[in-house]
This record gives sequence, structure tokens and C-alpha cells, in this order.
Amino acid sequence: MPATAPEKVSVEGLETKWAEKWDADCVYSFDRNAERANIYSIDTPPPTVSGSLHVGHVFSYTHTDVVARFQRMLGKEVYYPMGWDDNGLPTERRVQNFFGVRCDPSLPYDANFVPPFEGGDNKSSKAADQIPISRRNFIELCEKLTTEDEKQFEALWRRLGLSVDWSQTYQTISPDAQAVSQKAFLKNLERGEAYQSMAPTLWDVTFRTAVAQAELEDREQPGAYHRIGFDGPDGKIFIETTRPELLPACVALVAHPDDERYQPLFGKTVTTPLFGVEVPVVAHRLASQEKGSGIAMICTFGDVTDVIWWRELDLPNRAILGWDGRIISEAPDAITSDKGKEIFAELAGKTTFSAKQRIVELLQESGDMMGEAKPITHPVKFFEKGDKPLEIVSTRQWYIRNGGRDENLKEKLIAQGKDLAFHPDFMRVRYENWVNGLTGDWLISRQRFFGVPIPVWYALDADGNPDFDQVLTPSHELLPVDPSTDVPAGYTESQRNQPNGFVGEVDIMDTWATSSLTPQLAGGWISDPEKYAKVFPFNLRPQGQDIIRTWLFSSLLRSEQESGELPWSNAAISGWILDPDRKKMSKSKGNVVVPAEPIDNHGADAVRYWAASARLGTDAAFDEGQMKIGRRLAIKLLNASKFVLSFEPAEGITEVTEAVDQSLLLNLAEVVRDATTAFENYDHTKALEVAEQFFWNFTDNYLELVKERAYGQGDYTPAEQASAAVALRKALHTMLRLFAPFLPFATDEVWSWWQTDAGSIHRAAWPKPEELTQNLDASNLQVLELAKEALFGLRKAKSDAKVSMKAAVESATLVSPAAVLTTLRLLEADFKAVGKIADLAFEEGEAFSVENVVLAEVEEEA
RNA sequence: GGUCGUAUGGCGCAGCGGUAGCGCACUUCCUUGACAUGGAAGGGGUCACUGGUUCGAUCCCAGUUACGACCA
Repeated sequence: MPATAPEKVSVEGLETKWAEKWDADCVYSFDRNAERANIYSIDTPPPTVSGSLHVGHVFSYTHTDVVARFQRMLGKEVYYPMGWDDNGLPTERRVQNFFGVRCDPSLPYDANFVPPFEGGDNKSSKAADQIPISRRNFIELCEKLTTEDEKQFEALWRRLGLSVDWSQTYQTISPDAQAVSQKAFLKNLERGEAYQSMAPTLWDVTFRTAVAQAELEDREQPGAYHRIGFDGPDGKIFIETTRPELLPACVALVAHPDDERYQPLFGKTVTTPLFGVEVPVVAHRLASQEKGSGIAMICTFGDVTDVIWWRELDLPNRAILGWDGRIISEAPDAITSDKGKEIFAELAGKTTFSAKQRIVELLQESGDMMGEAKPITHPVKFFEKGDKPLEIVSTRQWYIRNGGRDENLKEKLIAQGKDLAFHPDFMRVRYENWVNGLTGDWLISRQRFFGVPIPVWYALDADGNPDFDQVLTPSHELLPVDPSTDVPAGYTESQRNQPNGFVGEVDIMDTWATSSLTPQLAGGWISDPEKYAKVFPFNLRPQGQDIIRTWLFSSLLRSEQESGELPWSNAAISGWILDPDRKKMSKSKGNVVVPAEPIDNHGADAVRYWAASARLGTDAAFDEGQMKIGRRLAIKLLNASKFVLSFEPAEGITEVTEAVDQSLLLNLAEVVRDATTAFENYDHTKALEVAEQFFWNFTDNYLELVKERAYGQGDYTPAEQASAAVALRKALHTMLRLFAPFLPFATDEVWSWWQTDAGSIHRAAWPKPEELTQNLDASNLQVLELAKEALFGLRKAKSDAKVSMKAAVESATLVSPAAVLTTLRLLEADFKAVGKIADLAFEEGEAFSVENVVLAEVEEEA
């Protein structure tokens, strides 16, 4: 096939040219008519569109893309969709600040609503200045805003060369996503996997919402031990507490059962200072003998240990904290003394901070507190997005069973995890640790306004009080519903909030309740069951290691509950991008690199090369040096290809006859084998490495050695010339395809110079070793390596003589081990040509070298 | 504190039970016919530390230290 390479080749401008061409030719379109067995489907992570992109995204998405491209070339029909995550707090805040609105689900939908402004500076605006609008209006604004963000993301992904089918996209707040989320919940409810419960709940006072185990983090906080005396049967008993303000919520004192100091007190009672409440002294294994005085007060509720004690020891509930994090107005019934009631009345309405100050003053006045508070630092639980410590408040919440309280389910989930191929394998441990460490079911209700509503109503009794046991649900065809505006079957809107009527659930679902359904969302569980059957279970879930406990776990759980099967067969876990100081890149550290920059500076293929050079599960540095190497590779590929294609085989000859030419193809066949195995094992770095190593050997050694012959000048027969030219083309044809997943732009550019009828390289067949080795003598495998050794000797001789590689040589002797001398003699003509040697002798020796070099007379330049 | 991972030339990384490799950087050399966004030849590491297994360990095992991530 004739080739038409440009005069001067360049990597500049390839991104735009090829992104447009691929789009126009639908190179990456998914053909839904393919057989299931021949489909490779990817559960792409939906990026948070209201967040900003950084190079970490480029890194991990490239890992997925090289796999997608490999599978496509293997002949698989690749389902590679893109999702946009616009459900959740980051988007909620952005919409609030951008449009100056806030979501209030109690308001009706206003079809003609116009926001007060557009383009807020994205800094937090005051709630008082925000116009309250209905949930539907809010979601519409969200879609409006995120559409812009999605365009930017898509443009970047196209520049990077992700082979996504852009007709397959979804949004996590879209009506379809809401329907999927609600249907899955309703089915959980029908099967008894979702339930509501009144229980102590970790509560964020800023966001005024319950928080799940997966959203917690511990932070070291300053605190102080206060030494407080309780009146016991034989005098004062001192406890040390960091939360004296919870004294009115005290229900018991607790010590370790083995603690001899307190054993005599077990079963007796003591009296709380200030409030005069009689509380028992109890024993529990979780009480620490070393901490403080070894005896602690149990309050409802100071921390999660209090909850455990309260539950296991069957203690009363004397909660004193409200949803706003302030002391409630009504004192617990246990406080009966006038003095106690008086003090409590003074505390009511105070924040925990000022309540603590006041209590300490009172304790010091009454002499119940010993000395001053002792400052300490200790770990305190926070909502990962919050900045105030979590409180524990008793509320009614919705839960989904997750194995935290069910050993059978836990075992099933662990077993499912063992069937999932993690890449790298050790990442499974993180999943198992999380499952084994679950302490309770998944709290999925959130007291927020923006999100997917929990699709239920409750019947009201004759007094207008909700009967939470009478849950009213919509039929699946009506989804999505919003209980704050829609009406349950059998009721009318006029019955809302009326005695014997109904009330809509106001809570929304945890964003993970929707994100855990990305396989169902991306596959079209509701919207396109036919497609869903073709793509589910997915072949690949790519994701970060930090969200194994959340996204991976919850997705696996939902699929297990819904269909009893794994949602994917492979999970590819990418590492982090570290800045040059080896610190994790994150917005808060201010060390984020915007992805457009490296693409501008080095080109997409170069950036992809850098990303693809890092193995799955391994953190990588942001390394521009690596991108320069990738760029050099892409440029070299263009130049070498142009050169290779400049050699036309002599008319009608297609045979590769020369030993060194056969050796090249035999070696390449091994590389194809290795690269294929590596890719099949999700080891893309290995696949890249072997291809790259071969390529540089190809240009530096083989190409140099045979180019004189390929020119056809000198004493070469047409068969010898053609042997080189044919081998060069075959090798190029294969190497381009090996590089295609990594350098999609440069490879398709070269491909287009000569494979004019074959379409995009990205739909070409992945190379097979057999394509190369037909009619070859396998014993020639080592010839290329020998030639290389001899070539090194030749170059060293010239380099030592400090002359150009092209300096003419009158005579020289090639010394080599006897065993290979015969083989080397076959290459005499090539050696003489590349070394410009007039007279080449061969001689036996221990190692390869070139001796007795006599340089030709050089005419002195004037 | 627990779990997992990492520790190899200045930097970034491969590797393997038999006394170390690649790329960048560095030194020296090469001007013209694919490529100066190039080519060639070199120098440089007791493979974190301590024990153990082995004929032999950078590679296997145990422990220590440092760094990172996740969890508490």
C-alpha cells in the first residue's frame, strides 16, 4: 500500500484533528446489537461536576481508557459511558451561591421562576439573602448549572482522548436517576432490607443532618479533663470527664469489672452533683482502668461508647441536646429537685460550649470540682465535610441492612468480594476490613433538602399524628416522586397534614444511596432494560482506593440485594497523584495542577504516557519529565514511521528472507505475546514497557543496520531490499497497534498515512503473534541481538576514535565468539554499509569487539 | 493504636533465589540525506537496617526504622 507521509511531521494539532474525526466517524459508539459475551462494559466513575478537575482525574481516567481501547481492539464491543455526579452537598452549595437561592421542599413548584442573579462568585452567601424555592425548581437550576460544567469536562476528556461513547451519559440527579434510586429503595423496603428506627444518631449540628459511619472522620481536638465528685455511700467518688455539660444527662457511672477499686460500688448508687440525681454504678468491659480515675460517667449521649453502654446495660435515656446542638428546654424527668430544675432552666438554650462554662462555674462554686481543668488533646468524631464535632441525638431515621448487624449477610458480602478480581489484588483487604468493621446498618436518610427524596408518606391518625408504621409507598411506574408535592394513592392533596390524612417524608437519601446504583444508572435498569441485560454485570469498575469503603462497598451491597450477583467482575483501583514533594494533591493543600496545563505544554499523548506509566494501586508523582519522554516517544514514532514508509519493497516481492529481518519479526511476536498477557492481567504498564523497549531497539539498532539495504543502493538484490522493506512495514503495522491504547493520536495519524482503507487504528484488530511468524525460521530469533552486540562494538571503536559514526573505514576486524561467527557473516553486507567499512574481516574471540580499525584518509577542510 | 502499601544510583521507576537494570539528569564525542523535539560512547548503586532460611538473598521469612494511604 502506498504511503503519503507529510514532509515535516509534528505532534502539534493532532488532538483537535483526531478528536473531531473520531466523533464524526463514531469510532467509539457502542453497538447494542452485539452479543453479551462479546461486550466489555465499564462502570465509569461519575466525576463531581461542581468540583474542579485536577490531574488526578486525568491519571485515573487514562488507566481506564487504555483498557477500553485494548478491549475494543480485541474485538469487544466496549460500553464506555460517562456519568456526571451532580447530586449532593457540593452541587447544592454551588447552586445556592451561583443563583442566590435555597431549596425548601415545602414550597410549590413555580414554572416561571427566575433566579435573582446568575454567576455568583461561588463564595458562601448568607442563608437570609437566599430566595427559598421548591425542590423541583432547585433541581432544575442544578441541571442548568451543571450542564455548563459537563461541557467543560467533556471537552477536556475529548482532548485527553478518552474513548467514551458520548451518546451514553447520565446525571445522578436526573429524573431517571431519581427513579432508579427510589425504585431500588422501595424494593429494599419490600424485601425488609430498608427499615426505620428511632435511635441515637450521629448528628451534625451545622448541617442539621444525620451522618453515616462511612462519612465519619476522627480529628484530634483540644479538650480538658474536669475532675468531678459524685456522692457515694462512703464519700466522694471522682470521675474525669471532657464533657461536664452533659452532667444532667448522666445515667450511670461505669468502671471495668476487674477494677478492684470500684468493685465494692457495683450495684450501689451515687448522686450527681448539682442535679442530685441518683444513678447506679455499673461494670462494663469498655471502661478503661487507665484513663482518668478509671471510672466514668455515662451520659445520653456524649460519644459512641455511651451509646453502646446505654444499649448493652439497658440504661434510661435522658437526652438533653436538640437538633440545633443546644440544650433543650425541658429537663429530664429524673431531675426532680428544685435546685436541679433551676440550674437546668439556666442552661436551656445554651450551646454546649457555653453550657460547659456555666456548669464548670457552678461545680467550682459548690466545691464538686477538684482543681482546674486539665488540657488534653483527643480524637473527636466529625462529619467529613463539617467543622463542628458531631453530637448524638435521638431521631427517627431510615436504614438499609448492610451486614453490620447480620453475620450471614456479612459473610455473603465477603464471599462476593473474593469473587471480584481486584487490581491490584491486595486492595481486597481494604474492602474486607471495612465489611468486618461495620458496627451498624447503613443510615441512608438525610435531613437535607437537595437530593433524591425518600419516596414514602405516612398516614396521620385522628389526632393528626403520624403513624410511622403505616408507610405509604408509590407504585413503581409513578417514579420519581416527591412526597412533598405528590400525593399517595387513595388520598387527595387536601388531606396533606390533616387528621386521618397523610404527611410526606421530608428526608432525602444519602448521595451514596444513588451513587451505589451507578451500574443500574449507567446500564439503563429502568430506562432501557434491553441494554441493561447486555451490559450488566459490568466487566470493569475503575475507582480510587479512598472510596472502596463507600462506593465500591455500597454498589456491591445494592447489587447483592437486588439481584444476588456482583455488579462487576473486575475492580481496577488507581493510586493518587502526589505533588513533587510527595504530598497528596488536594484542593485544600493548594497544590492542585489544572489538567489543561500539562496537555497544553506536552500534548495529550505525552500526558497519557505519563499516566499509563504508573501501575494500578500505586501513587505517582506529578512528573513533567515523564511527559517529555512520552512526547519524545510520540515524535519519534511519527518520524520513524515516515522513514519506514519511505521504503517501497521491490515490485511484487513480499517475502522476508534475510535472517536479521526474520529475527526482528520473531522478536516482535514475543513482544505481542507479552503485551497481550500483561493487558489481560490489567498490567498496562508492562504492556507499554515491552512495546516501548522494542521500539527504541528497533529505531536505534535494526533500522540503522538495514536502512542502506532498504534504500536498495549498492550490491543488494531486489529480494534482499524487499526483505528489509517488508519487515519494516510489518513491524510498523504491529508496533502502531501496540501503542494505540497509549498514544491514540500519534498512532492514528501514522495509520492514516497508509492504512487508508482500514478506518481508525482504534477499530483495528489487536496484533497476534501468528501474523508475524508465518514462514519464518524460528532459529533466527537471536540474530537481532547478535547484530546489536556487533553494532555496539563498531560504534565504540568509532566513539573511542572520536570520529563521526559516518566516518569511512578502510578496514576493520569484527571479533566475536566462535559459535555465532557464521551467523554474523550473513550480515556482512549490512555491517559494511552501516559502518562505511570497505574491507571487513571476521575473527574468533571471547567477546564482541571491532579491532584493527583503519580510518580512511580524510581530506583536510580548507 | 490497627490494617495495607512503599523503601533499589542525584531524581522517577523496572526487576529477579545465583553477586543489579531502564529513563531523566551528568561527562565526552558526533553538523548535512527520518528525527538537534536528534545520534553515539561513558561514569555513577555494599538494592533502608538487624536477624533467620538457603550452598548462595536485593529478591523468601521475622523484627526494626522511615514515608504514604485508609481505618480507629
